[in-house]
Amino acid sequence: MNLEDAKNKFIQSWGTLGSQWGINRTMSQIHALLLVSAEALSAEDVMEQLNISRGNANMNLRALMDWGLVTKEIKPGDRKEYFFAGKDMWEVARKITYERRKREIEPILQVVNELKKENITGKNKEEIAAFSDTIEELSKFTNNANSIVDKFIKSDENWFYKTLMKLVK
Amino acid sequence: MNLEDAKNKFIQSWGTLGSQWGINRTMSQIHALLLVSAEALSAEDVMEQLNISRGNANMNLRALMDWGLVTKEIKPGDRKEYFFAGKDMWEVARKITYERRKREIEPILQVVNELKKENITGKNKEEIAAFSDTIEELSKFTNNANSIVDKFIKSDENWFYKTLMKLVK
DNA sequence: ATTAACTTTCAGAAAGTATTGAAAGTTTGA
DNA sequence: TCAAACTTTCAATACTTTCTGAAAGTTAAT
Repeated sequence: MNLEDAKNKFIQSWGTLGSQWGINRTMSQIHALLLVSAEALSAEDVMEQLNISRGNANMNLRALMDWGLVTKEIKPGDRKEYFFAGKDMWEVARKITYERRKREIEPILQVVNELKKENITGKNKEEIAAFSDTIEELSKFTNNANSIVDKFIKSDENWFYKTLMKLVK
Repeated sequence: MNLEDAKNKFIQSWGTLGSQWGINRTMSQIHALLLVSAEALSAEDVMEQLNISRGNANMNLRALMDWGLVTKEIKPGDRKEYFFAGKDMWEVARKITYERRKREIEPILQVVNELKKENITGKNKEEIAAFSDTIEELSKFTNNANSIVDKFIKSDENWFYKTLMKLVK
């Protein structure tokens, strides 16, 4: 298989995947493109290779930089900005996890911990008990999940890698 | 705060959250509603409490049953079907993880492992090397992630709970 | 200070998803 | 066997998200 086809297959798949990971398709595709490019690419390059508009390229490159997955690079004697992606997958995973935790864990933590503090009133005692139990269980669970994810985000690659791999054995 | 308001707050939040977890809003809301109900509810009950159509209620209750998060219950002497949600959060997490792995990890595994086997041809050797390195790293990473998730899905609650909690300390 | 090279913004268009509700299908009891 | 009680389906519609491209903004060299 020639390089172009292989790249395209990868970019295509990574794009689809990304959209299921809650990351938009173009953002994942740009990320994929930069991951498999030896050189940093300009916005123009990205637009051409993925057939997307200037606005779309710009927006998603910025988002990738916000996430810390992509970095700008200035080449001396050239006014264009060039972009490249970090290739360390554990780093990539950590950065994606960080962003997703913000969106997926923190909000539920907040609501659940708030509800836990409330004194629930009402006539149906059974229903109140069911509600409080669920909230209590959920609170425990979410707080634990959050701690684990936090550990992952902050841990250095090797330690976490080794520890987890021991689990799997 | 009275029970109704607390329930609604929870259902609302769980719904929004779910949509960020790649689960559709109504599906999460129904799940939340059943999680905090002491009794099993009929499709009619669900429609009323969430203000959704019959079709929507039906579709999403079925999806929840496919995921194994909700179970049908027949009450003797009643032709309606009643639905209730399992309250064990580790079980819930395992089931959601199982479904999400199918969507989020398996497809990338397949593509990456396929690409890894290919013999990439082309003139730019540097580009080929960059591509192969990325795929190789990604393959290692994804396969490891998959093993860990698999372990989680199959593990019994206590073992995994204890092991993970030790990590966090 | 001007202008050419580039980047950013944003309103409208397009694409993608979820929801409705009416009609068709199924089951159960008499 | 019939019909009432319920469940399922699906085409049309509404809603949400993403993308485009032209216009505005910025920067750097002369």
